[in-house]
Amino acid sequence: MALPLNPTRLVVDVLVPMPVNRPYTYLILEGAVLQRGDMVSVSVQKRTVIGVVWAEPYPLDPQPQTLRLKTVEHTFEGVRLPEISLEFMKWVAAYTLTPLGTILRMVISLRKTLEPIAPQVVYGMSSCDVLQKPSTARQKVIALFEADPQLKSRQELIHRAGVTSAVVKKMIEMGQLIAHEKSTIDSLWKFETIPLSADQTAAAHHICETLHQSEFHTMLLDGVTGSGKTEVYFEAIAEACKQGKQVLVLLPEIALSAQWLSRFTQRFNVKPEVWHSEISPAKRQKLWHAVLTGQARVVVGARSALFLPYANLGLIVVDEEHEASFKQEKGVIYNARDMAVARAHLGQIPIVLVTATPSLETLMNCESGRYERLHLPDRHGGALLPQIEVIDMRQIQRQRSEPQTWLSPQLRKAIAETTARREQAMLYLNRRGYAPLTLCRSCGERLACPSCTSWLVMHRHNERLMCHHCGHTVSFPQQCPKCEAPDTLVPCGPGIERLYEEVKILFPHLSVEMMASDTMTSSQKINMVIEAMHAGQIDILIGTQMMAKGYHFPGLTLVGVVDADLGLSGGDLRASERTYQLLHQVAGRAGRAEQPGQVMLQTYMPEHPVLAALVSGDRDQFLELESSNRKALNLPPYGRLAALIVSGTEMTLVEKIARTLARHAPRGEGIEVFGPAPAALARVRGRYRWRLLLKTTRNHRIQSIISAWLASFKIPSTARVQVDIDPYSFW
DNA sequence: AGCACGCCGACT
DNA sequence: GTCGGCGTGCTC
Repeated sequence: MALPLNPTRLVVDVLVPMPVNRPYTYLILEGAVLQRGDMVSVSVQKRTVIGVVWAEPYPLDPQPQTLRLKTVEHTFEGVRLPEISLEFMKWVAAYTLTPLGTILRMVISLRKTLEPIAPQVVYGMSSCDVLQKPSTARQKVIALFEADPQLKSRQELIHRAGVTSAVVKKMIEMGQLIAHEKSTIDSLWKFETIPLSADQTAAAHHICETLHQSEFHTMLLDGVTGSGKTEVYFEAIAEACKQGKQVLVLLPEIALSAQWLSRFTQRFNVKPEVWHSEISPAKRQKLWHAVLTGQARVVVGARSALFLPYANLGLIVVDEEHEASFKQEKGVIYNARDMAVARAHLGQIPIVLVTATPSLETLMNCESGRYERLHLPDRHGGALLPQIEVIDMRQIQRQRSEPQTWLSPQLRKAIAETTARREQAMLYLNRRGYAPLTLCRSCGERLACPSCTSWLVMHRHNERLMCHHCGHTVSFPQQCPKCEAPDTLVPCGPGIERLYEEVKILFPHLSVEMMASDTMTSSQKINMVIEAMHAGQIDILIGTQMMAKGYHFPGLTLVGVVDADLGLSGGDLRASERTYQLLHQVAGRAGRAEQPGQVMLQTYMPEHPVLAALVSGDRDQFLELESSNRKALNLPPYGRLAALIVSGTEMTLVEKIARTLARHAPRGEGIEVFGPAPAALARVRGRYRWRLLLKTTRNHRIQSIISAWLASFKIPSTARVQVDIDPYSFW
């Protein structure tokens, strides 16, 4: 039944956080004033959800309505997403081929609770602590303070209110003494320029100049490990803050950057706002609103920090620009680095990409003049670059009687010599657990995950087998699950736990520590290892990828890469690039202080260009070779790629849809479709997966091609087709 | 995403 | 005859 028509009634279009691509229309409550960006609650089916006003209110069409319109339930005064957030959501939706409502869902789910809160005065020394209801003692302080807002001396306030200094300090932290605290906060920040090298100063000045222009500009800050890139962009942060703008620093794997945080605090005297997936819901809520009101000045975070509703963003820094972990692979699939450039463009602000090993995409953008390259040539403080040598593992003869070993005699000798000099060694093996594969000596059974196409990895620390794709674990079986023979299961290949075992046997008198995500579950545990390493209490540190990033150990002079070939296999288009970046980074751990470093790479393919480039130190020659390979094959960054992943619980249906997709494949000059093929990891969490790959030349808009392709026939809702624009993973 | 509607098998 | 399985499709 149509509602009674009232020509004076207004309606408004509201975007709801569901996978739909357009807003819905709601009647406006009598007297309510709404604007684009306002957060409102509306009913969808039987549920109440938070939505965002997408278009200014307009009069209800007097024509008879076919839809029974509902009414906006609540409005939340002052909670209005900035126009640029809305534009950014729209842009990301179009680029990633994700429904607009799904993007909104991601943006508002960053608040964790769906309860909107009223805007609050949020000030804090570092964290955005929200006003709390004051206690009697605090009320006394507030009364005094309100009577005399000029009361600047904390000492006097304490004395006259008769409270402890802790009470006043806490109140300042909690923003209960706003005027007082505002001046305190401003005085806490330390903005003056610290001494920098000539190169650093030049780069910093250049970035700061672009901040004054207030226009979109992308810069690559390119310099080897230890060249002082962080200090350079810290100066740009200081400048942006002085101009009253917000700054976003994107870092990969934020949990690991305790060292980064302490450098920031040392430079600025205050902590930045830290955003990552594991902060508490309360903190999340507060910080989300502090970003919205502009009170959060510097936000440092992982990928999702990009989608916070910045009121006044003036600068973006993407540190470790080349890192693959900026690519979000679950839910909305996007590359935070690329989206950050788009966000900077929308906001007409500068963005700085920072790395020692630029990605090919970024280098190409520099060559074409879209990005500006700022180069920091020298290692700051004159530390020597490490000597890199390759150990050809094909030459290593092993006695049959000898127990299995993963360390060549050369590397063992180097470890012994290094530790004898009271210096530290690090062994790098990017493989968690004890052994990547376990098989039965009697029947040949290989222990695999029941719901994925992958082997179960033996973990000694908890005596379990684990699937590294879905997390499925079982306790280690006493007998073969297939032939039931007892004691026939043998580990194959090394993981870091097994390497640890060997090192303990070789060097029983030395202190050996292991570092992998399995045991380093909290930043506290990580910090303990880092501190022990700094204090020289660890002789040999064994670790996976988590150890490769950004730690500085002055006593570390030897890095051994146990299997440099890991990662080079597997048909991934970025395999070489990524391995180069990772090994380069690992190698950069050695010899940061006055001692020169030594790096040994164990390999079965010493002639591989990646290893040759590492040894010769000729990064640019390697990049040129890699780049010409990509160009010849029209691969990114020279061509565009998108993957379609068909998944579902029914194997035959998934295959059928994949084949139908292939039959409807787009055709044309510069368009190629590969597949379908079962995904390399054909089954994950019980879902079957098939893949197709679309490759086009750069003149095509790959999103339009895919939209037309998917619209060309009906896909049954029992299966799902995911689109991955610019894929990094080819599983 | 969630929720309802709908069309076929085992139950009070 | 109904309860409930989850396949299909819509949500202002």
